[in-house]
Amino acid sequence: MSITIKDVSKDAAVSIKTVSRVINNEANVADTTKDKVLASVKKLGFKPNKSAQSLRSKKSYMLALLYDNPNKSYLADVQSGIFNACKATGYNLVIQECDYKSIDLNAEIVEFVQDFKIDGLIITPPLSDMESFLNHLDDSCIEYSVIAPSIMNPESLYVSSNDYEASYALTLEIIKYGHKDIGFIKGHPKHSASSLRFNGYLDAIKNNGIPINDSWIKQGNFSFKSGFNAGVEILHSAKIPTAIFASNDSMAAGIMKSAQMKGMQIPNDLSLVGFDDSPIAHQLWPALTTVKQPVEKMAGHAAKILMAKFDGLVEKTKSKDFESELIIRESLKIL
Amino acid sequence: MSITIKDVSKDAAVSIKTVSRVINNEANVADTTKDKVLASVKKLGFKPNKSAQSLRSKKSYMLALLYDNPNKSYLADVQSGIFNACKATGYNLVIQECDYKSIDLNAEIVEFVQDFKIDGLIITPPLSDMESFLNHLDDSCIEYSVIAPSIMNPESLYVSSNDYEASYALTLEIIKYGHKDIGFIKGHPKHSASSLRFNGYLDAIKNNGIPINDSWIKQGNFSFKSGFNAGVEILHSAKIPTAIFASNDSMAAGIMKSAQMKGMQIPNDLSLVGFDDSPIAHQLWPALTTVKQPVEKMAGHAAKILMAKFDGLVEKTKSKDFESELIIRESLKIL
DNA sequence: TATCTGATTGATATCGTTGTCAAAGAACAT
DNA sequence: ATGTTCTTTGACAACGATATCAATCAGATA
Repeated sequence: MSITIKDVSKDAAVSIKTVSRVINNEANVADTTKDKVLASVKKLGFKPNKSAQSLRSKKSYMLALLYDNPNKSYLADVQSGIFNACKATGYNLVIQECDYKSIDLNAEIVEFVQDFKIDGLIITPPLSDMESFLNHLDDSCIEYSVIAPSIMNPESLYVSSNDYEASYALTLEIIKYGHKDIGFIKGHPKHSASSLRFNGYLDAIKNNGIPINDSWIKQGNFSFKSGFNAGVEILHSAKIPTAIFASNDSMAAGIMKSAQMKGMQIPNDLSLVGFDDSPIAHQLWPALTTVKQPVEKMAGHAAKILMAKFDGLVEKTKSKDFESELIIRESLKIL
Repeated sequence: MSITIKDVSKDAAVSIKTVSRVINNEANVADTTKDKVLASVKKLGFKPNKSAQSLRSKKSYMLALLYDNPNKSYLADVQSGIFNACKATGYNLVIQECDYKSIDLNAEIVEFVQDFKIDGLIITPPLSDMESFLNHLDDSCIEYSVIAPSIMNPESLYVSSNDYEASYALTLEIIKYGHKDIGFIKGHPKHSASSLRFNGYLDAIKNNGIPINDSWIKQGNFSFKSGFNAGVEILHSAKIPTAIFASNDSMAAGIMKSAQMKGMQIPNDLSLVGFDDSPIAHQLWPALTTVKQPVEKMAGHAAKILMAKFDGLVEKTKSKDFESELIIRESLKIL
């Protein structure tokens, strides 16, 4: 048998309600009483029964991670960050895959939340960018926290990374290496990170007086294949760039393949950079120069601000921007 | 307010206990009563409250996935398989990372299970191979189901893949392509898959009358780096093989790097095969010939047999072996 | 001193299920 | 008709927490 609130109340010689007050950090408990109770809690090793709490208080102590993103390593990092944050508070995490293109998305998710009595959602790209979806959650009074949204409503809970700045910095680095002919592969059009990264690149190019060559700018969708196709196109044009910036590592790998198939050597014949620092970035040869975002920390923070809201501590933990780190490897070479 | 068992009992004009019997599929309920209740359940859209069930019945309806494996894509597949299996039954999944080298592993996990009232564990390599750990779970009366254990106790719940057969088949394929000088990089010594894969290779070599060259057989640990190091060693020996079989794709990528750094072309100068069909296998160039295991299905089945045990349906779903699939890509070439 | 006010505390109901146990009904043997 | 056994059903307690609301206590005020 495990220790219940009753055992604690007996040991501390107070009522069960008082124990409840202490473990829920309610106001208006005398300090001496609180200490007494906490001592008993510790002594007996009491841990509140989640089912009973949740039955009575109508909270499930469950968060759900909503995703529609094929990038397993990204997802693993997000999960890991959330799990660690949850562990500290006793919340649980449920993972829910969904299809952002589904017509019934709104209804499906509301039903999911109600069925499982989910306390709050953590939303990842590209769902983060679907304004109508987020509005529908608001209308349905569903709590959520967004990772990397395109619109950062100060009222809402979100975490964001500095995609624009990191992309600007990476482009600057390429320019510093002596490159002027720099191609760019855009990411999935539905991800706001795509335009941020593109704009960072564009502005860095412009601010350094480098003319823009449209035939070196291709639309991709973050997949290896789209990178490969873009690479084939660019490398078959009359004049080819000396460096290509792919909006993520998978697409960079695709470009690498297209270059190698043409007999080009990276970085000797073509410099290449990616974004994300996914596992593949260092498992390729040459390894990719890229940008590492603190995905785990971001996801953890997204979970924290959500849980903080439930406990009425909104003030304490706020939405926050995170900084990325430039990782220089072999695929970028001085011209 | 949502629908409760009381509403159903009123609607069906039976007692709440009878409704409970029906939704729990208990014996000794008259068919007509059962139908009446089921009709009401459907009509009202009744879904039992998990917290109440779990409070009363002492079951948490939570499984935990235990892992100590840096391979994110493997982990993502495992999770995905379990989640889908859980969705069907209403169970939830908690993820728990742990350190298989920890002295306190046994105690830590038992505490974890008790704290969170986990109903059962799903155990992945290399924990699957730690006999003393599994015995300790048995002693502590903790239910679990093992993915790819080394010892397949018919009493226990497990799913396994045919690592040996797949490795044998892949080696045979290499031989069919005309290779006789075939190197091998072993996996992590603590994973039983490592020895199975090695034995499959060995037997295929032996059965085809090919002599074994020990200097082409290196110990790795499934990491990119260990593959790279092994590759460097092998490719610097006096005579080098015409093909190398790496026990997983990451190590194959490492070998590819070591070869390319020496100016060798794959597959022209060296054929290469991996194992697992991780995302990197097709994002490299040339893409890796490899073996794909139905990881998702396996993990799902591991979850199913575990949940079946809780509902006393052990007979129904049994431990099972799964078949792998050979995936031929560019990295293996006819000699 | 008597009264009022706000802080502190506890007795008891309650959340939505399952468990216990006894009662009622059906079927069969005597 | 009576007893026996087995199937089917329901009344009510229980799980372990929080919520309600009233009681008590302490300090301030008149």
